[in-house]
Amino acid sequence: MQKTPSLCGIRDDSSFPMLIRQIRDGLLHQIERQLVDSGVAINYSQHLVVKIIAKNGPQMPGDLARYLDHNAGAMTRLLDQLEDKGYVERKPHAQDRRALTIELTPAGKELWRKMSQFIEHAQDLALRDLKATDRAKLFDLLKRVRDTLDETP
Amino acid sequence: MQKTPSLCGIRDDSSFPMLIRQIRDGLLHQIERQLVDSGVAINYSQHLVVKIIAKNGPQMPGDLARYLDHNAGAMTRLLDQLEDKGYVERKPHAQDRRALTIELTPAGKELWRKMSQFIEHAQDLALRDLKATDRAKLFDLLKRVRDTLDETP
DNA sequence: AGTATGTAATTGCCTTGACAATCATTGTCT
DNA sequence: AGACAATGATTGTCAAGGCAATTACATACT
Repeated sequence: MQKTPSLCGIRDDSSFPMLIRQIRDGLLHQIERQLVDSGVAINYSQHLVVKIIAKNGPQMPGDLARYLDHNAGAMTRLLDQLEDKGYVERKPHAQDRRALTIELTPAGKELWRKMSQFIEHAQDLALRDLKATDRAKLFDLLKRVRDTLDETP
Repeated sequence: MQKTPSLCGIRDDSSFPMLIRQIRDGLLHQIERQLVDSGVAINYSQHLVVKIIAKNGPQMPGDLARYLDHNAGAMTRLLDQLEDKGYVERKPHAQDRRALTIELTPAGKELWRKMSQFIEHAQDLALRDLKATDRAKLFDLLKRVRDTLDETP
């Protein structure tokens, strides 16, 4: 019996969107598994928000949503959850009374210290078979594709 | 007023997962928009299923799910929708009475003829700024990363 | 000042997709 | 043959995220 049914009569097309899709899914599963394994009770999107704030300081919900290509309503609910878990706090915005500033609580900073170790590791795992020059080349090409897409109306 | 708020105080990290994420989202939006614009009432996942069957012949639901990294339950409901719209038909499987074979109806084949034109176009749009050698290099690198991830337990 | 237009966050509603349980059938093992 | 594990599809239930409408505030215009 075939142990790896992989391509059951479907030939691998390896088109660009398919490759990107497969890699994205692989990365996501990889990181979510590490989060679960380490007992951190947050998901992929939530961990990204924590990461952004940890690296760039407090942010407005709208900016977080835009940066993650996320809907604003989804961001509201995502922040609800992070706040319920005590990792994040909504503070009024100094200049704009409509807006908020999302800050990490001490628990949130502690969470980030735990996460950041294996997150970096998980991100390099996918590239472990590439030499430094190939990695650089890959990054360059991907950035160009991203910029091309950004400019596509 | 800033017309492009892009990075509002969040510096672009351009990490590998982030690049992949952005490119995936860009491609998905691009293709979904083309589907909408051309009046085809199916979404991204559904169009992939039609594409696979059109290119590889009738398939079992389970194989479609595995190939698209999709849950089997989700595939059942996805096929329900394609069947409701008349693009696809469930036939009993010749060898295995548990299984089904999913075939394109005439309407489904007609749909594919309409789609295939701009789908190919949409897929190349993202790569339009890359020379042939760079495209080849990019494909090579991405395949290697994908294979690395496949082998990561 | 006053009006209009734009933006920030929130909420309700809906679709998509994941997970677990279930049923039918197949293959394996003794 | 009979027991038993493995597989194919389906269903219920749930979480994540998109869209549209709403409310509150800010900015621009006259």
